[in-house]
Amino acid sequence: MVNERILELAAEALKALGHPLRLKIIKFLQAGERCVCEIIPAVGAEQSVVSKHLAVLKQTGLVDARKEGPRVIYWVRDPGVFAVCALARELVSRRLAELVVLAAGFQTAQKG
Amino acid sequence: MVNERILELAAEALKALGHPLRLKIIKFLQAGERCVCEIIPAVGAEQSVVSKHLAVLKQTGLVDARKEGPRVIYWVRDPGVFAVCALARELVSRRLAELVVLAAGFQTAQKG
DNA sequence: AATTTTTATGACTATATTATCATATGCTCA
DNA sequence: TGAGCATATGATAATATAGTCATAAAAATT
Repeated sequence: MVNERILELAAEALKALGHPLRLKIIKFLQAGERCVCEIIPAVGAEQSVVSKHLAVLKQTGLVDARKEGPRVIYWVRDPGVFAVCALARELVSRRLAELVVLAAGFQTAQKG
Repeated sequence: MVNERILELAAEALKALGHPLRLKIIKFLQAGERCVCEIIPAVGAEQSVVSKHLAVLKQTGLVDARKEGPRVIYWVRDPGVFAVCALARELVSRRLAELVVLAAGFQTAQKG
């Protein structure tokens, strides 16, 4: 079925986003296309590491790249990628907020 | 920084969603909480496999579970999870649609 | 009490992912 | 042409993931 294939591709995309450094790269690219030499200091990782993570993102079709002289410029193909990342961040932020509330309640209970 | 931690948690959540079977499970749970014995036939995988994937989803905090007699009922903790999955599916659907258009153009070019 | 049902888990294997380090490739400029 | 910069890639090792099969544990049934 087609839905089965879409599920697989969606899982592949989510998996590709499922790494802190790759999320960081995507976030940096939200400001617009950037060359690797800008991405490396922005995410604070080694050149070869960044290069490989970029390769993962490209293979998955989340980003694309073009050569420009000696540099390579990467960009996110579909703004929907940012939306997925934003929702994921909101999701965990909500969970963290819940935990804070729980912890506060626990402290109150301990004191009282 | 807190943002760093949120990024890590977001990556963890996305990674947990980044498996076809887990996406399938989440999708099935969109209709409401379900016991494992319902999930197994719904996703068409072996019992131990489903159990382990449920454990992954639970450890990541995406689902929760309670015992009810001999059964265990699972549910998705935050509807935001469905939103993330839906966006991911839309993302890859858009890409597939583009490919179809490209392929059609290619065929036309070949014929003409 | 013995059996069955439901779910989880442990051992094991195969494969995938990631980081590190070294090196290759391609481009620019002197 | 040669040096230097920007990027990719290959080898390697450590760790993680996923599936299979067997078994454990808890609850229900007979």
